[in-house]
Amino acid sequence: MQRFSKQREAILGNLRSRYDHPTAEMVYMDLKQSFPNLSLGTVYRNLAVLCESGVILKVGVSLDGKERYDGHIQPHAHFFCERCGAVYDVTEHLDVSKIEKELGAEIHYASNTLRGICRECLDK
Amino acid sequence: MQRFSKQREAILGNLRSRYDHPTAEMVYMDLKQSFPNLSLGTVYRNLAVLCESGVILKVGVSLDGKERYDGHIQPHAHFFCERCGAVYDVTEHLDVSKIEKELGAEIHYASNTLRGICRECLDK
DNA sequence: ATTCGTGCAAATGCTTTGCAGCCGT
DNA sequence: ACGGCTGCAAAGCATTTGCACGAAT
Repeated sequence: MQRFSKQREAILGNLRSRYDHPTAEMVYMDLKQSFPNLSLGTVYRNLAVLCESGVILKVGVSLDGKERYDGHIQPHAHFFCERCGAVYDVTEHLDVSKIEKELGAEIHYASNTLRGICRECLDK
Repeated sequence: MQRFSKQREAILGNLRSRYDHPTAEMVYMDLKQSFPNLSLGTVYRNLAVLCESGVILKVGVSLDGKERYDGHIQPHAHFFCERCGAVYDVTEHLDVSKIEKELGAEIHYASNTLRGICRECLDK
């Protein structure tokens, strides 16, 4: 049976409290303050567990080569800025049931990734 | 200036001839027959060059943790089968200009990834 | 001749894993 | 007490990179 662990709760909480789609290390750095003994391995392990349980999502590898995680699992798309590396949410998403018919497949998850230059970088 | 190289042409040709969105190693294995001395590093290097030139695309990391490449750059979505690991094309895709307005961003590339069980695996 | 591309192998770096001890139940 | 969870460090593994040689212009 899965047990309660302060670290796991904190990792989930951290992920749910932010909208910047952090890497494992970003979560680690953040929580290191409350859990000085926290180890990066534990963060990775719990992110994997949480993904399997379906309470969080991997949203893809950012331009720096690191996986990004999202604590908000409503279907939505992600925009990766090629200049500053930020990851933003996009509300648009694909019509999944239409695609299920096209493929004759069963779709469990849809992730839409866009790449370009974000507004902030364009303004500079 | 970029030069003509048999290896680069072969890699591009291989990628354009197939629709299974191969990994670098799959391309390597295939071309190893015609180029016995071909090295995996060269395949990776050329895939990177071809991506930068925009003639091929990285499609995303498959469930086995390896990057998949696509020689067909028309906008389309990809479906990853969770059971057999295959990658299929989906013709549906997002309305990019609508999203550009939503974000005030400049979109260079859109990739739509779906995950689930493909028809073939469902039939079994 | 020059400069880019290749093959080989070593290095990189994110992520995973083994293990001994700890903590929640 | 049991079994999952942690911290630590070592291992894994896809991808990248340095270097000397070969090939294209």
